[in-house]
Amino acid sequence: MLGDNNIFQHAAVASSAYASMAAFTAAANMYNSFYPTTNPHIDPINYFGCTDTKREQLDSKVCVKLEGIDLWKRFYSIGNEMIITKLGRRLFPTFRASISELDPNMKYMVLLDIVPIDDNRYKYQESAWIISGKAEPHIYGRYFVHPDSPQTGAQWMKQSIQFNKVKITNNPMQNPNQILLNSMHRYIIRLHIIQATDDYSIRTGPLSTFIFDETVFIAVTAYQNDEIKNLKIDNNPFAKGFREPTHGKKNSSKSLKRLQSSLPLEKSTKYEEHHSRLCKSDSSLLSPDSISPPLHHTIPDSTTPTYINHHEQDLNFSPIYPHHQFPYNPYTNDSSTMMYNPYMNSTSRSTMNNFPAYGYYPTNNYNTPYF
DNA sequence: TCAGCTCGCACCTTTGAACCGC
DNA sequence: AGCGGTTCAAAGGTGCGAGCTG
Repeated sequence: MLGDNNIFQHAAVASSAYASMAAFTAAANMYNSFYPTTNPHIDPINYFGCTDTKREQLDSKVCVKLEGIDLWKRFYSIGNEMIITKLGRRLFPTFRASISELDPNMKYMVLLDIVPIDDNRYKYQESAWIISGKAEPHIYGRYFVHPDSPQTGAQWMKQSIQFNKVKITNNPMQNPNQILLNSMHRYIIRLHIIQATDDYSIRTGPLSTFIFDETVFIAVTAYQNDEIKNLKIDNNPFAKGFREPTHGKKNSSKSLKRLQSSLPLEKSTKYEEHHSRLCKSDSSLLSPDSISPPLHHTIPDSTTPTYINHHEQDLNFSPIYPHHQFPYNPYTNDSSTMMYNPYMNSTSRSTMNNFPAYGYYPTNNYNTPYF
C-alpha cells in the first residue's frame, strides 16, 4: 500500500494516535512537495494511503456555516482574486466557519484545501476575465489541517473556526503546509470534517466535505481588477496604510473613487449593482463563444445551508457528483459523502435540472472526483 | 514588445515579552 | 507569588512600483 513512500511510512507508524494523523497529513504534503503528481485523477494522500476503502459520511445533520458571508459575497460579486507569492500569502477574506450538530463527545479533524473549478487558464483583458488556454496541472494533496485538530465536537462547536494562518503559494518548494496554486487559475475552497476514530481515521473515518460558492477566486501574482484591490485595501487591516488618500502616489480622485466604491451599501443593492458586470465577465470567462449564462442569477447564500443526500440525487441531471470518500478514489462509486450546495434545497431542486448548481460557474468540476 | 512575475520598500497590525501596580 | 493591565519592540502582513523574464 505504501510503496516506496518512506516519508509516509514513518509518519504512519507514529506512536500517538492523533499525532500520527497530523503526521500523516504533514508527511503526505511533504511527499507531494517532493514527488508531486500531476495526474488530475489521483489524490496523493489517497494514492499512498487507502485506495479502496469506502468512507462513511458524518451525520447528515452536521451543518457548516460560512462566517463573514457578506464580505465574501462582495468579493465574489466582483470576481475575487487572491495574491499568491513564493513565500506564501494569506487568504483574504479569512476563511471562517461555524459547525453545528456534531457529536459533542466524538473527536474530529477539520481540514481545508483549495481545488480548481475548471480546466482553464485565464487572463484579464478589457476589464474581464477570459479563457487564455488550458490549465496547468494542479498538484493535489496539500491540505491545511486546522491546528486545533483533533478535538471534540463540543469544542469545535463552541466557537467559529478560523483558518487565518492558511497560506497560498506558487512555489512547489515552499513549506508543504502551504497550499500550492497556479496563477491565473480559478479555485474554490473546500472544508473537510473527519471523525477521528483511530490512528488512521484521516483515511478511513467518516467524512463530510463542504463547498462554499462564495469562496471562488482566481489566483494572481498581482491584482488585475482595481475593484478587488480597493475592496481588499478597505477591508484588510494590514492594508490600512494604503487607505489614506494622500498615501504615496495615489491621486485624490483615485482614492475618492475607491472610498466611494467601498461605502457600505444595502446588500441587495450592492449585488444588483454588480450583477450585470458579473454576467458579462462570467459569460466571457466561461464560454469561449461568449454565450451568456442563463438569466437565473442568485447570489449564493451559505448562511442557509442545505445538504445533498447523494442517495436521493439524480446524477443524470445534476452536475454535482458525490465526494466518494476521503481521499477520493476514482475507481469506486461510493456516494456516501454529502456535500453542501446552497442551491440545493427543497424549493430549488426542480430548478437544478435546468440550471447548473453553481450558477455562475457552469463548467464547475471542482466537485468532480478528484478527491 | 509585453504580460506576468519577483523583490525591496514603506506602512501598518499583531504578537508576546517585559514591566508595573495592586 | 499571582494576576491583570500597559508599553514597546520585533515579527509579519499589506499593496506599490520598478525591474526582470520568457
